[in-house]
Amino acid sequence: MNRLMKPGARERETLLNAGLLSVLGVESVAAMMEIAAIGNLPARQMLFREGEPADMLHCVLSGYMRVYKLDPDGREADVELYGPGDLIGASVVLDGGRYAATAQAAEPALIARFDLKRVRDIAGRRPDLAIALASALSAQLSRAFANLADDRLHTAPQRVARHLLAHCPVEGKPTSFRLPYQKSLLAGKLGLAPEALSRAFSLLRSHGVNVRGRLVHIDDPEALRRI
Amino acid sequence: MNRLMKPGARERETLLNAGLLSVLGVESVAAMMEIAAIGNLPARQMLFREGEPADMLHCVLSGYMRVYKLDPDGREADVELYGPGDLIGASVVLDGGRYAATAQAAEPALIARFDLKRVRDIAGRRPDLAIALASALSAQLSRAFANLADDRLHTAPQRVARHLLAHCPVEGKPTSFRLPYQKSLLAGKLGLAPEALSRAFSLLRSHGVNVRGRLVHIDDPEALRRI
DNA sequence: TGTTTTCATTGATCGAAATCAAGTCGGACT
DNA sequence: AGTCCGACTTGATTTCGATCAATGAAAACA
Repeated sequence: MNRLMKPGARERETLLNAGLLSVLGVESVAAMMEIAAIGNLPARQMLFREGEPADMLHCVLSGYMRVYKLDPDGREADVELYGPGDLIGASVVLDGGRYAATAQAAEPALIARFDLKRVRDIAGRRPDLAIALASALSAQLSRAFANLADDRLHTAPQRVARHLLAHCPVEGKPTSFRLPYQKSLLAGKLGLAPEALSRAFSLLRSHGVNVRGRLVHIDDPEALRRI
Repeated sequence: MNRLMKPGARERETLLNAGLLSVLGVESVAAMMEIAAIGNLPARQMLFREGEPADMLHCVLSGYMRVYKLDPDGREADVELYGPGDLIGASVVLDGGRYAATAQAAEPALIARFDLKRVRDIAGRRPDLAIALASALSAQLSRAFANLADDRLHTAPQRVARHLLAHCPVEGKPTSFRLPYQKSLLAGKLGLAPEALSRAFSLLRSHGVNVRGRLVHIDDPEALRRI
């Protein structure tokens, strides 16, 4: 991490709206703010590595963090992608264990970090924090289950379609939106090679999905759902 | 659940050694024991279904529980398999949400259940419980990440080999052990069709793995690791 | 503005595993 | 023991997506 600093007004604002802190009582928020440090990461920098002793809890303020695991010969498999407001699941290790995966900045990112020992300490006195952590983890476990099942049940075009649907404002109305990150990143998140994502998009074109650059337009969400 | 009862001496014993309760202080253990109910499930019975409002926390006392998700046309994808002592991860939903998956008894099973509202209540007063829940979930998230990465990085024979290695007492020495459940269940857990598991076993035969029924013998764990 | 580098698409090929279809084994039961 | 039924295995086929290779499009940079 390049430089560390106390959170300024803007960072405090973002932190307050983040998933974890938003459900806490004022005193717990204050206690967490007290121990927060802000750091920025240039693109591609590692935040932590799989197997390292876990000593920090991290929350994304801006940018995207890619969390992946390595196999012996260096290939990478993304297991989760975190954006602004997200607590990085792999860093919630309250019992002195090690990080289960590697976290890397997918683009320049701003991160809040909390010393895990102190978090544990606060959680020991303030149950709302411990419960908030458990809730966040439960939500993440649920996402992980969904990803695992999705991988096993659906083809690449189906996974892409489901991802697009999940990120568009519902309803049967035509929608446009911007992908918030590179396609290669999206491919990784969906467990696909970039080529497979490309082909999926080109197949979906005949189902009313138009993509140019990061701009996505969906003619009929309902039709997509039935692919 | 067929019948519900207060935990007897044997069930209390098992519960005390279970992952969740084993790390709690005596008072929290007592509070949890207070609200525990024991039930047994015949094979194939559902404990809860995906999408149902989550009102209970479950812990496996004996037998195996299969947790899976369904796709629209009824195909199933196993996301986790829980055995004696395990807290069923998909049932840890502290914030009034819904179960993220379906839990089914893979064989006759004994289950401890705790009313979630009361668990939340106790956790609000006793942080050690909340922290224990968070730790359990963190461990499960880590497993889920490992499964996801394993799926994406390794072939069927590799996944089977890794599973066997993880379940044999380490060391470079020849080992024998019994699979604790049916092969079709193992196949599901590894994200494979039963046929693929069969073929993986038959390929591993040439690498010193012998399987007859549920009996597995491994000549050289080290060699297996390098497949 | 042009140059360079990274990212995305498209094509061709290959390999892994799902699926479909028999067949075999093994245990439970009469 | 014989029979039955579910679990497992084996074979043939097909589909999907990874990989390799080459091109095309966009950003980033000077």
